[in-house]
Amino acid sequence: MLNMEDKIKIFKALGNETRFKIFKNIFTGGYACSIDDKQPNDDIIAQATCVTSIAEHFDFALPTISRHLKELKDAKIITMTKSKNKIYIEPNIETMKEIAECFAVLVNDYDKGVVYQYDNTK
Amino acid sequence: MLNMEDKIKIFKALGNETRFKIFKNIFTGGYACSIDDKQPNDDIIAQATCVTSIAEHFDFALPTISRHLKELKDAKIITMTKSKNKIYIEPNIETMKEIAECFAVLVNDYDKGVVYQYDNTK
DNA sequence: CTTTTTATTAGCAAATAAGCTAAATAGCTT
DNA sequence: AAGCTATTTAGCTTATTTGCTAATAAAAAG
Repeated sequence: MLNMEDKIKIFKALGNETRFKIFKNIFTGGYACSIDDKQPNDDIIAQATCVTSIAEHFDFALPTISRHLKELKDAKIITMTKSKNKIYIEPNIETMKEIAECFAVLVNDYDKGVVYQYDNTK
Repeated sequence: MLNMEDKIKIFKALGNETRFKIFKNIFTGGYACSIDDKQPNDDIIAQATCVTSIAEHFDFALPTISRHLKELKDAKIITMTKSKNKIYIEPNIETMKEIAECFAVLVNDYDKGVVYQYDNTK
């Protein structure tokens, strides 16, 4: 379960152009998104999701992309799994499900006129 | 329709602790959320949504809260409507619906194994 | 065992963000 | 018009963020 701090970290991570593009790239890029070698869709731009492969799509130095990926990982938006000398990057869909649920509840409750006691932890 | 830039602005706005709390306060606080004088729920912390009323719940100077509110407004997360010499603040539920929809689609498509062509505009 | 590949860490500079106080603006209310 | 009330703007300081290059680490390949 994501607490308020977690959510703020997620929004902060997505509130930067470079990280948002990396996020989109990872979630919609059709990469081979796993060390289990799921096959990518061939029409799509990339073949793998190690740090270097992601960085190739951006005009920034590798350490810069590495740091952005770390921030996405710290926000639990992606996972990074080391295997041999590469790091495999995958979407963390669980986090996205929780965020999706938060907004769904917000909108739903608003439409129903539900009013909450303000809670500084969620 | 929110484009990529709009979304980044929304996430940036929500990715700050003070603004996130203001956002939660406005969306879940049960204020009298309109110049039409919708009645607030009496159990709830606040009675109105002018800038000063919001600021009372935070340990920051008024201009600081004012600037945060402007950022939430610029991100289309809230609306600010001037009436006489007060500004009435309301949730912009349309924006939240769009964001909710984005995450719902992301999660849904992921579960269905849908793969997109990377699109740098959405 | 040296080189290459993959990725991170360290340290720096420039830009941006977040807070403050003081001053300005705009509309009431006497 | 003088003085409130509500809000924003301006200008400043400090902290954080975002980029870079150089150096380091760890595993793979020759």
